[in-house]
Amino acid sequence: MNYFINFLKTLVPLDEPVQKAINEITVCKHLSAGTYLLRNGEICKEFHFVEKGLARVFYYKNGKEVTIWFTNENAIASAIDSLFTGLPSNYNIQLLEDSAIWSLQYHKIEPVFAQYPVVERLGRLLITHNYLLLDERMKLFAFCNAEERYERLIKLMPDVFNRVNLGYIASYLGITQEHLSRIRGKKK
Amino acid sequence: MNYFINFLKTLVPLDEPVQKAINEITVCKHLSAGTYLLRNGEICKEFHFVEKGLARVFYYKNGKEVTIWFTNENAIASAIDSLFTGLPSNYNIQLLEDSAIWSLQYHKIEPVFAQYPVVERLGRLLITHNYLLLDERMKLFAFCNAEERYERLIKLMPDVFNRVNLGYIASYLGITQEHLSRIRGKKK
DNA sequence: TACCGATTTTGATAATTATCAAAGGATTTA
DNA sequence: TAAATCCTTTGATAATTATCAAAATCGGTA
Repeated sequence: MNYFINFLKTLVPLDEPVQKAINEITVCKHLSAGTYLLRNGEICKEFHFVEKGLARVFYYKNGKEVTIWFTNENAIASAIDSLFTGLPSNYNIQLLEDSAIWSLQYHKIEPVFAQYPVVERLGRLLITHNYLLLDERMKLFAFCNAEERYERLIKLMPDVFNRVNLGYIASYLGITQEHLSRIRGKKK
Repeated sequence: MNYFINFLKTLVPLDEPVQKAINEITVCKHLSAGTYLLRNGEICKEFHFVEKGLARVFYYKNGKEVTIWFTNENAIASAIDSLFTGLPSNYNIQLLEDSAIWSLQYHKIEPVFAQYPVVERLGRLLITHNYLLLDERMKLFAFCNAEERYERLIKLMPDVFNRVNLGYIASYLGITQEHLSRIRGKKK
């Protein structure tokens, strides 16, 4: 069973031929924690759907890793900037747990877009969803200080917060690990 | 002549029937500086293409206006969060100059999506473009401090920077006007 | 259980940016 | 041209957050 297609069907009904077409351009891999799906400087040519596991997206800033995104079950990990522009990505995508990942090579989807308008719609819905996620994150930084960001995110994605170490969370919040530690200290 | 359709044609070729369908759901208005296209708390039901003029998107934070976006000629202004979720927007959209604005009511486009797959594609391309813009802005905050943000943005959109006052630019950069003034002072 | 390495916290200090108040400049209007 | 208004800069101080170093804690394993 193609778990990724099952996910897509929650967004838009897909008839048999469409499912078949998508099935033919996706592959599932079982990869172990630590594996990189993308390294910075590379051009991102596929996107990845997490059936099981957890990934993070990060970049290097003055030699330090800064995490900007977590992707857990039923979500998509990709360097969308690079995927759509064809330019090398600033981002790295790394698995934090042993994972089951469905990957789709982007160049293979163009003919499917052309043949099945419903897939075009699917693409629009997916990118729209990701836009809204990014907008939420942007608002979080615009409206909230470090402490408020922490409060809101621990409510918004408690699952992720319990699965990754604090260094990653701190950089996701845009602060140092020490500062996060002090924020947590105050709360007790 | 529908200037908005001309813009769309630079993205994807559109045949006559499609142009006609889009033409029927867009209207052009000439509006004066200061006009609000949206106020926070309202649900955003249309998006706006700027043929001529300049708009800003801002929200209120502790009673103060914080500008998060400028839209000038050949770009789209909308509270995409609200448009796609149907929830009230946090954002205000206000014209900073007398402007010529093409507006499209979002609910009217659904049947056009369904009838013309190429419009679905257009929608996908537009939202993708906006995603990339937002990603750029996110990277700017993630990678750069206030001074670097100023440096990069004045190169990236010198046109806008010359058309709006410093208070708006400062809040777009995520800093106070005083801090921006000091950054500028150092550069001389 | 006791040790090892990794993770998290604490402490002292420095850099960045905000806040509040006031002064300068520029632009519009009478 | 002078007054009024708006925009921008400067000054003094405070809040927020980062940096570097070291100590404490935790989890796995010999």
